[in-house]
Amino acid sequence: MDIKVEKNNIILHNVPDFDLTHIFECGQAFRFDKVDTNTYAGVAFGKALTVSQSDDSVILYNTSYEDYKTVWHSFFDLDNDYSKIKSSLACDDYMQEATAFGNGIRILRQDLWETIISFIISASNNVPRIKGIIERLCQNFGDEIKYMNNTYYSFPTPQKLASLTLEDLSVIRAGFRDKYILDAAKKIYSGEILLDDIKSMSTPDAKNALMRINGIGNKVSDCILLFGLGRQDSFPVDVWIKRIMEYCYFDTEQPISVISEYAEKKFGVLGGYAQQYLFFWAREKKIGI
DNA sequence: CACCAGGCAAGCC
DNA sequence: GGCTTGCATGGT
Repeated sequence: MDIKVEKNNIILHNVPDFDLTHIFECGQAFRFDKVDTNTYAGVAFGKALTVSQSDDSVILYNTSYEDYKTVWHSFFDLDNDYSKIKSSLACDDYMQEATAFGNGIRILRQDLWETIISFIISASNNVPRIKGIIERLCQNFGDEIKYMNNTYYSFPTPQKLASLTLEDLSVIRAGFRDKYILDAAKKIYSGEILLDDIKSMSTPDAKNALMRINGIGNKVSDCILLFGLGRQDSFPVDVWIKRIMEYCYFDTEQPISVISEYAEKKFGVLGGYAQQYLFFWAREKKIGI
């Protein structure tokens, strides 16, 4: 891969294992939308970005080399060798098909605080509505970002959300999750839960710390570990993963604990990648339904 | 109109 | 400990 700066754009050539559709439609991130052919736009780490792709060339529009180095290179996980990961995972027919189907997936390294709130909102919800709730959250309580003749909004800070009442928050129509959002914001803003400490904890300790927040249980904490804390062995088991794992590796319905143990043995440290390939494949192909 | 959506907490036993 | 139930809202 090589990097060129042309005017206000960053151009990446020979980007391996990279497909914007796979990356942004596999359900890991909720703030990027398709705006044109092979083009997505959204916000992360307080910065807006439009990004397009043709073949193995990727253009990041109206950004700087500085932002590329400090934000986007890490966000898109560009130091990671996904070819190696896929060949390790493709050890049976199902995983071979899943990794081929989602061959351009990369696990985005997202902001921890944003990931916490986003996956609290994800509980018993569907992806379009999750995106809608998060968008209203940002429009109402985030800061304006002017970018390429459009207005975007940053993800609101813990301080901002901690200052709200349930009534204030009702505009986002989060349903029963509204009180969990406030609980998370208050515990994090007050310092009762220290995100910087969680980042350096062991995975079990980080998980226990996250689960002290109301609305974060086993599955949501696994998603936060995977998407917000870079713990790429984490294998969140939601209804989709449960169904696809039962379809591939069991004949009958299984408790989540059995699925988790099986995945840990089968995928080990690559559990998170396996989970994303399976999730994307199961949803797009409607397998197991 | 039921039923479900990237579950969870609280209340039972 | 494990099992059940209610939960807000919107899509199918």
